[in-house]
Amino acid sequence: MITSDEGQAGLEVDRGLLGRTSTAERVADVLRTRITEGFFLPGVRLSEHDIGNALGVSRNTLREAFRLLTHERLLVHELNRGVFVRMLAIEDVVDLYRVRKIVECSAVRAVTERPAGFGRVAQAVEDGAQARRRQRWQDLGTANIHFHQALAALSGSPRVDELMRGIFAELRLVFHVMADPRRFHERYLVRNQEIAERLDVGDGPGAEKLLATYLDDAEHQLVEAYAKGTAAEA
Amino acid sequence: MITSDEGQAGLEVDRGLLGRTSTAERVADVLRTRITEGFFLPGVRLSEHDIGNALGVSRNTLREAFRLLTHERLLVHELNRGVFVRMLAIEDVVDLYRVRKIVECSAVRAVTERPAGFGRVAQAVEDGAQARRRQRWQDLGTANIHFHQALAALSGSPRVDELMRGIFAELRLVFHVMADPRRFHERYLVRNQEIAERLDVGDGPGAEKLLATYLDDAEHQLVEAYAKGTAAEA
DNA sequence: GCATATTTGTCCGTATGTATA
DNA sequence: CTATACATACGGACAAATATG
Repeated sequence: MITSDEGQAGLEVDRGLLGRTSTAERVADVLRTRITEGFFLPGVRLSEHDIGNALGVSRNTLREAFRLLTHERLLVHELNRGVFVRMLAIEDVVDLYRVRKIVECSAVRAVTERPAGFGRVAQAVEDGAQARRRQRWQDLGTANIHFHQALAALSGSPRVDELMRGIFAELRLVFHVMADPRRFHERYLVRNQEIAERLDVGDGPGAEKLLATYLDDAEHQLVEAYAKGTAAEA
Repeated sequence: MITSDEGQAGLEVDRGLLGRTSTAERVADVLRTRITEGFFLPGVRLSEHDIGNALGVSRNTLREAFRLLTHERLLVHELNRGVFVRMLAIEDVVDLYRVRKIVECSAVRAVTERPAGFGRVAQAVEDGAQARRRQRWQDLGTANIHFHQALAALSGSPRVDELMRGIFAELRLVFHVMADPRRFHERYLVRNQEIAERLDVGDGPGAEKLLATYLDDAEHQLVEAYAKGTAAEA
């Protein structure tokens, strides 16, 4: 447990504290953020030996964590070859937007008065505007995702929340292999705001209409950019 | 590998053959069917030692399988206490139907002509009718689930398919602690048929209207029956 | 409330199979 | 084709937590 001398893991800090979750889940948490934040880029292999050493956990525990993330579609498990950070195909991008349209539109359409979860929606809009002012493009993308996560959360369903957490985690994998995330997210800021305004006055159907065209536009643009970005290796 | 003498596992059959999947996933498959078919009822603990012996796999491998099924919400993992077959609360039932309404209704509403996947829908209706004629009530429930899975599949999304596979697996847990599944499923047979007829002529919105009231009715009835069935242990 | 047995959590060593240089 | 590296899976070990009497 007190491994050799590497202390970069950041696992021991809350080890003795309140170990409410298992080691495997904490390891999975660490790896998940590493992946979604782009530290491990799509396509790279995650060696059991190396990462196990780096995080100071045994291979058994690490394999449990791998299994979790594989199930979340962040890793792919090739038998006897190891685990790799997922590389999404264009059909995956299309499917991600298919799910987004279903879930986000249905959540928004049902709105008839200013919804209970409107605070999160407005907050995400505000965060996005601030990120642009400060030219923090990474944060801009995050705020955009939070905005749409807040939209989905209007359905008030824990299972929908979890579903969309996974959907957006996958979507981040797409953004990480995309050329210019700034341009992509920036142009949708004002449209997010318009959607928020419709929700503010309880106009669900109006918001849905804006959202539907938003999602179509974003999908087409992303598919195009993605095809260009990944064409080199096809 | 050639364990003692128990051959009840059914794991070795395709062991030497084409072992394309890992042992943990095969173990998870076995346990999943055991659970969804009601062999392991909600609430029972699954001992690492016992099941590991019964299936002839090591604890490490079994724990990976447990981890998978926990992630699918079929098992719950209590730290240092083990894994248990999930017991759903009423709020879970409500949330399951919330997701069903979102997904199934959206899939059905989009229909404008007889959909490509109509064959599966019609087949499920036919299976249900046959099951009733033969008084096979277990099969009746299965056919009913297949019908609604086929509805969701009309959206043409792999991720939606996987989502609903999980949703219906959870729903089976509810059925297994319910008093009289026959009555429950039987009364919805004719309504399934009506929905199928609307789809057959490409009337998506009409089908959605029927489906929405169907889901509301089923939810209310199930919540009521479930509250009664689990009141004994509360 | 205490002592004991059982079970889980985690790690390690190792034999076997598989892929790749 | 051989060699090497790695993943797969097993079994054993011990600590820690929990359940039982």
